[in-house]
Amino acid sequence: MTGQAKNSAPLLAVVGPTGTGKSDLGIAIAQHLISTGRPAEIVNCDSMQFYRGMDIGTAKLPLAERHGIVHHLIDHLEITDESSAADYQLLARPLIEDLQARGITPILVGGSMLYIAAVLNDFDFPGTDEVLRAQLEAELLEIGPIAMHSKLAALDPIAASRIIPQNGRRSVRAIEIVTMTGKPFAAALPEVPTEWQPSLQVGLNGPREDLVERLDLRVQRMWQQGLVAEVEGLIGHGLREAKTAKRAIGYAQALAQFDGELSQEEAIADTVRLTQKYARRQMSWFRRDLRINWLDYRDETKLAQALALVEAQFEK
RNA sequence: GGCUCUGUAGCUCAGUUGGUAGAGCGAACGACUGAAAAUCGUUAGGUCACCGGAUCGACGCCGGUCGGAGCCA
Repeated sequence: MTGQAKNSAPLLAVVGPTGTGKSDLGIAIAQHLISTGRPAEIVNCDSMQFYRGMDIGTAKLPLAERHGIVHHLIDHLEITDESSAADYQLLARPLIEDLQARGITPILVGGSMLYIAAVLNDFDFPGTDEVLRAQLEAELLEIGPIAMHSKLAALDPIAASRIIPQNGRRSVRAIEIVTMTGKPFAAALPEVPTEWQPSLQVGLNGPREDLVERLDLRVQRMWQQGLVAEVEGLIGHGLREAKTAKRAIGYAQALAQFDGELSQEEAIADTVRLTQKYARRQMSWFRRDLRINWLDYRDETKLAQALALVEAQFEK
């Protein structure tokens, strides 16, 4: 893995829960660097902004609002493409190294927890076996999560002890890995992550009550901006057949509304609820990363603070 | 005005023949190694509208008060 030489382009990241203004901060940091003679580009790390055509519900910045800053790994997938953190790692790391080699500072921006970790930390995905996976998933539906967990316990008791029996999804993956590799599976995140390369993480967050209100308004706005129409258009591109994209918060609900399964009021209320829940889950993931430098999104001096951190990173 | 139904956790509601209460959702917290905007776990919330009565004992029975809903006038 690459250790960056002193004063070469450092790896920056803007993380945090949804709706806190990460995209804007990323751009502001890039603009500042460029204005001081240091090229910078954004590497998107929002797993739903990968998809072409999913704009309103992912709060994707329109071209005009990107102020000419180059964005990578955005709109690079079709609705029907599946995405995974492992695939993302394979795309993002070479891209980041390439940018750095050309003296361009990469700014990773997004809130997709596992995807960020897959790039920033030493994350080794043990591979996958589609046939075996499909078989195990079918089995899970048949025998249920508890029985699946028992199977795992027979294969790898340690891994089983780290996975809650009710979580069938994780048991399936663990069995897949153990069967494929023939080796035990850790099934736990390291207490202290090992860095892929030195990086600076700036986190954006604020008080719950304020974020709750913000997210509520944000969802209302998505509907006003025509999320249902966007979804209607995406049906022609295979939204219904999509595996990953179809589950996006807001899209699933807008689709249900379009199909008459939910009233608009219900669709919005469900989306608000899921969005709040998502933000909470994001925080529970990010909180354990002590390297993140948290800033309050309401703080008027947040950009100045972020830039100070960035400058310090350049000094390293 | 009369009749009927109704008032249980923040919300929607369960609560068997009377032995001081549960679920789902929400909330807080957490887990997380190829769907992660996914998949799961833990915990905290209730003087059972109010007052009185019978009972060893009432959310549950009786009477009344105050709120809601509907029907008939």
